Amino acid sequence: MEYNFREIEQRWQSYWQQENTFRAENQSEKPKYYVLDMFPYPSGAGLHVGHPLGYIASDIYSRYKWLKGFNVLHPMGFDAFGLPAEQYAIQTGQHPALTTEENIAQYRRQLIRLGLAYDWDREVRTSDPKYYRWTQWAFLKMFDAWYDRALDKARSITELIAHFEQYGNGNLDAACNEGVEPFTAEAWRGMDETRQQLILMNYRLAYLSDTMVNWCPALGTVLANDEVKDGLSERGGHPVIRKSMKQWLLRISAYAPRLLNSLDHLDWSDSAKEIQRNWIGRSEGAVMTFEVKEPALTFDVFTTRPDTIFGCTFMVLAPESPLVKQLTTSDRQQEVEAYVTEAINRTDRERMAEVKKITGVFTGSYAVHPFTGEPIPIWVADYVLAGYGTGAIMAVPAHDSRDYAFAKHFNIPIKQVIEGDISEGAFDSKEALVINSDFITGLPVPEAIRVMNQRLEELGKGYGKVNYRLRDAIFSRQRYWGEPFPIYFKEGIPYPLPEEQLPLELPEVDAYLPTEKGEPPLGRAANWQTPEGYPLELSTMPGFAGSSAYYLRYMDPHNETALVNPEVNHYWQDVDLYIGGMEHATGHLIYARFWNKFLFDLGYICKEEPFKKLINQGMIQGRSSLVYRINNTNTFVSKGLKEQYQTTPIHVDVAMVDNDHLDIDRFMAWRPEYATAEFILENGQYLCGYEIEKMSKRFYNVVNPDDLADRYGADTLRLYEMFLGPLEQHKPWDTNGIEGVYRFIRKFWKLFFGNGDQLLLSEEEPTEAELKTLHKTIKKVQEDIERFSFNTAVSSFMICVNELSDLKCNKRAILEPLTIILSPYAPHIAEELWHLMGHTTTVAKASFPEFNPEYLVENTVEYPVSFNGKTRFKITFPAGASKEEVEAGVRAHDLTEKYTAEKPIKKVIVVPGRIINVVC
RNA sequence: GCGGAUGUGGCGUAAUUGGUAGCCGCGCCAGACUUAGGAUCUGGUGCCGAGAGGCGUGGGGGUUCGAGUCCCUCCAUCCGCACCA
Repeated sequence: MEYNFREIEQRWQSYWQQENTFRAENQSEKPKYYVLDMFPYPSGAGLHVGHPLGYIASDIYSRYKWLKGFNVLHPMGFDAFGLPAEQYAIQTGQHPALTTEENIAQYRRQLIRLGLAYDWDREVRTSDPKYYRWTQWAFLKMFDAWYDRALDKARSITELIAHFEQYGNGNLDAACNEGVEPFTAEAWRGMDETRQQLILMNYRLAYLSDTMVNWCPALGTVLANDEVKDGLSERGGHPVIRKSMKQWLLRISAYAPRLLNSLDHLDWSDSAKEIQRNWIGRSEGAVMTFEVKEPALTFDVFTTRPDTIFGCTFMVLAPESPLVKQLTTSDRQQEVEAYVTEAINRTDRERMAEVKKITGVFTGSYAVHPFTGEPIPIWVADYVLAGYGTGAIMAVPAHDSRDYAFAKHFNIPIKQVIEGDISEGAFDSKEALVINSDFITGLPVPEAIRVMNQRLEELGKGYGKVNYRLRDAIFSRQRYWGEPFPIYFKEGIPYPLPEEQLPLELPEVDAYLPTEKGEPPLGRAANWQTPEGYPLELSTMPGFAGSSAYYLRYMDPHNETALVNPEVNHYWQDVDLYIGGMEHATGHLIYARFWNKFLFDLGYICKEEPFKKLINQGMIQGRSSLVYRINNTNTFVSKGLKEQYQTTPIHVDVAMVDNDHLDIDRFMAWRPEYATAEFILENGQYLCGYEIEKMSKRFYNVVNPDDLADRYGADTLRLYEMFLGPLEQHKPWDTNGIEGVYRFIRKFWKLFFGNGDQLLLSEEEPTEAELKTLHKTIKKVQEDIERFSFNTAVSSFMICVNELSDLKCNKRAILEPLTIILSPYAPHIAEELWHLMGHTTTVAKASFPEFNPEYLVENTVEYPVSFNGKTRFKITFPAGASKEEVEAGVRAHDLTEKYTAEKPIKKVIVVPGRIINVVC
């Protein structure tokens, strides 16, 4: 019987759907296992072969866990809010919900076609009000919470109010905004509501604040730091400028230490953890207070090198610092103002492009050195960032390269205080001794830092401090297609909607554009207000809002009274295996961890970290095909001959190239200008060159999984995607190679049918050789899956089928277990054969066969014999031979004399079962 | 600049603890079947060499009886962060 994958794959896909084969039960005696894919944003282009790589891997793992007796949760959903659908809506007027719906239908169809074993009953869509109700709910919980640093957890705001009523804001270690004045309990009780609300806003975990944002004029919205790459928006690549705006923020910075520390216990790749560590950016140092005599004031700087204070020869303020105004003397005013205006108005991109350009101006004021009392000039320069530390630094040119460059440029003195060479540049190593520094002279740097911090504290001039680079996350977007904020304004003060009124549904608007007043699109909605007439917030939430807790919702997706029922949450706990792209390392993965810790703090969920193990699948790159046009002609020369001409390479669609041979007729029909093209062939063929680059429409190298499923079937495609190489590695796609996998799958089929039409299954006892092949494969495949080495498992299947073909094995005792272990990889063909073998229930819920080591026992060992490390010949010994027997055998062997070249044998090394090395 | 990763045939890759380098597949070569082959099957295929043999895991050095694997150093490519004090 021919292997008819079309019929087979369709049959079992509908069977799985009808039987609900992959439904996960929220109550079970079995151990749980939660496998999660990063859910996709359903774009209009559909999937290309790179997208399903991770899905196939997680699917194999899920199916393997079922065979091992686990209750597996393996859900899929859609990250359905987002910019592309809205941009499309602006262009066409089509409601983003409609576009999104169509795209999701396309994605679903493609995923189902790959035989992916999802529990579709649990599908979530972030744009569904039943889902985003819980996104809004979590936001309200954050609005209603503050961070207690003493207990290191989030607490309800009512507890903070209770504290204020009793103690004012003294005796409190809370994460809060800069510049909150101290107040007493009496003062608090005497405040009106507006004043109280304004104070509380400084403490809330979701808070409204004037802040410098990344404003993208082209998209008409602000963006989070992780949505900006190289000064351009990640979506669309539009320029981004700095601007102060009133925005909602999430106080993720309060969680920086915990986000950093608990990374250590996660089973993630080193690079993923390292990216997060960099993003969180912990640095240990000290805050130091400097005094200014004229005008009389003090200000703080943050430094990681308090030990170098005696080398400080100038100070620098960020252009945005409010101190600049106060410290600029009248004679310097014009110059400073001009500089500050220019510096602030530059976009990030301009700022980055000019990193090497040293600019700055002197304010005219001097600070007082805290130990020597000497005056230190205060400058303004854009190499100091407003957002980090205190926006002011003490510059130590001898031991900081940026300060060094600045001092050289402006001719400021350089004073050395650490032993080392500063003739060519700053010496910034911490492995050295302090010099010229009063009471810390002679100490090694780390010790000097400790002593200095202690002294600063004694004198009340500073204290040791840990700083984090992680900024609070800007949470408003001035866009339409996102979750509305459940917030209304009463006299300009934001108040939460009552929980019972959730979800606050996204209203209809007449256009997906800002209003004439420049308000966000929701400003166009009729009656966008509470029943009492209070206006509702006009911004919507960013993309990461909906993806920050979706893994929790999958546990209990239809629950209408809670994000997740506590018992259900207790059963599923957390995600055991999470597979997705590395591009989410600083965005989604950090927000989701924060969101999870917050819900954990409030007791809604039982695990502090959401994703136990993370695997980042590598990118599948495109393999572009190139033809070579001879310059200024319409003649194309085959690759092997191109060196003889001056040519320009041109990308051609990979669909008209097979095994690097160009289909000339199709090429000529591709574009009008090629209709008259001429070709210089080699051996009667036109051979294309190739290039490995991103899979993208503009390179004409996109390969669609549907086309491959049509031609080879989903099972072959699944196997080939895994066969390509290690999951985490980037690797080029080469459609040619799929033939080999297709041959393998048909060879497997032929074990059952031969060349005829009848199932030839034999009930005979298997031979030793057959059992050895089978059990070798069971062992290898199991070990490979356990360490996520899917490519080597596929290769073991090939070896197994090659061997069984040579043995002409068609025995049930061999083929049935083989079918089970192959079923996670090639589920359709396995299900078909499983049923043909007489089973009436799914192979997906069969048991993974036990490996029996007895079948692999060998009676003899073939030792390679090497001489001084070079392998020369082989000798076979009985498996039990002792070292001495083996050595004697080698010494007595005919060939030994030849390779010792008449030198005496110094030593014979025998590694039992492995190797013999003769040293001479 | 800092941090992380990766370098093995023409190509994708394998070698789980330091123990036969190149499994499996593509491609290529030869043969069989065939009117034909871009189908199928069989065999071969790291490089140099007629052969004996020699060389060979980015380069150089080291440890070891033995190194793709461990150490030092340099180079290349990719990714992340980047005036973060």
